[in-house]
Amino acid sequence: MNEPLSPRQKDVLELIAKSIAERGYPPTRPEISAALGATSPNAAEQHLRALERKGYIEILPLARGIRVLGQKRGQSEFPGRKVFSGVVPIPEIRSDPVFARVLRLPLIGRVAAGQPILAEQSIEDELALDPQLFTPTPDFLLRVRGDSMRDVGIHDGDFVAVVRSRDALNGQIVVARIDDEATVKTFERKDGRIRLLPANPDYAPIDVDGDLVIEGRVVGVIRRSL
Amino acid sequence: MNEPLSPRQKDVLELIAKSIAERGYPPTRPEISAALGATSPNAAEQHLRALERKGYIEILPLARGIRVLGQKRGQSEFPGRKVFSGVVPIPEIRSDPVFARVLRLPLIGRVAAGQPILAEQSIEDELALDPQLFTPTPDFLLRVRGDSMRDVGIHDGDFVAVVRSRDALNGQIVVARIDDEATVKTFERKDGRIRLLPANPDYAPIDVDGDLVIEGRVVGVIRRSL
DNA sequence: GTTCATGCTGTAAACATTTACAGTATCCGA
DNA sequence: TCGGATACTGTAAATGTTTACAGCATGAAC
Repeated sequence: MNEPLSPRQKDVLELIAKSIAERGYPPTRPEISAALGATSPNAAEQHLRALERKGYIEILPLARGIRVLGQKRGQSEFPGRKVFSGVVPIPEIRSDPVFARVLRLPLIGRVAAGQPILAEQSIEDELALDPQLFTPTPDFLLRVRGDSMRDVGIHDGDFVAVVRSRDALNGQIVVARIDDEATVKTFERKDGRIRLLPANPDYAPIDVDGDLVIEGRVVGVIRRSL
Repeated sequence: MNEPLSPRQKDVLELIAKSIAERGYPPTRPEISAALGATSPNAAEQHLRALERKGYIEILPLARGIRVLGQKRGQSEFPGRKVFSGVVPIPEIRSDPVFARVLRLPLIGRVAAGQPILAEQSIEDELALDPQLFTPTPDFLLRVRGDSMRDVGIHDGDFVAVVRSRDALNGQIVVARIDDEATVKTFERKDGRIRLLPANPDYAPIDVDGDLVIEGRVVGVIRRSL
């Protein structure tokens, strides 16, 4: 479960998502501060740091380098159009032409033992996807085996879109490698101990003792042939 | 028709598209120049101006404010379905891995009352997808509202890929229109009577008396922001 | 043979943007 | 009562980035 946000932090997160959705790029610190009614760019900076610490965004050392990370199902703050609470809209917003670009992602079927997950022989296919579809931009697709994540809507045979990452925050759904098997589970670290939680009462949580490699975070699901 | 590009300009355009696809944001002038082997940021600036003059990109007065423009219009064989080849209709670029042959599908948010489902005002966005991803090729995407199909892994906020069709077979998941509301349910016809079945014990089956319009069959699901 | 688009170098001003530092104040839980 | 999170002001350095100016060279078009 992601850490809860203060109302103000929620405003900022929505502001960022709105800017990206409507203008195509994230706001600057001064823009955020102005929209909040604050005058110091630092007001925004502090909020951004808090949002990053809580796992909601990623800050890149760039102009407008803010990336909104995926939300846990059911507590998503900003899908589509939402009324913004008392926040002054960003000036100069306009709807923009379609950003036509395509990402080609490798589809990983079965992970080859002793090989990196993106090893040549694991790549089953390559699929074109809209880079805007998932945030952040995934690095590969993985075919899910088994129903251990059934209750969050990830079923046997589904493709999950994965961003490569060696670490994760509590509550994020990760692709992990245990004994050369790729598995999709919810990540949980408590008291320095890592557990991988299924989303299906028929499966038991996995207590990790040592040999865990996190391959990435799940940022989306695709199901074909329904 | 778009003006032709010089080979060098094509390089720059690909460079920009690649940066956006792989990193999520456009390059700066110095970055472009460096990638070209040039040393002056002005080398890039000139190319950008040329690309904008020819209608391939839009330059925004911002850091990294480059937007690659899509093709203006294409005649579509099916209403709503548009096949494009990357950003620009240039054969050389088409072969670049960044630019795959893609399907552009309209994303329907909320269905407008009294309007066909693909009415202009219902289209919230347009997404690029691999034409091979779903079979048969879908005609549009619909944002699902509610959890009535939870147990087959279709959740609130998911996108379903839909093939237009006025009919369906028993057990197929359809998009139906009842009282100007689009709903996703499992189709069942028994003794000439049509029922729409939810996949969630909290919801009741709908017995259809007459006013049913089937808009299409669900052939896939996409979930973002997990 | 002049004009135009291409394709650069090189420099620097102007501006945008991030980031650090030094404060202030409130609220909340241990 | 302490520490920590929240929520700011205010200033300024450092850096990132765009944009203007002043050139030079080439080849194609007219």
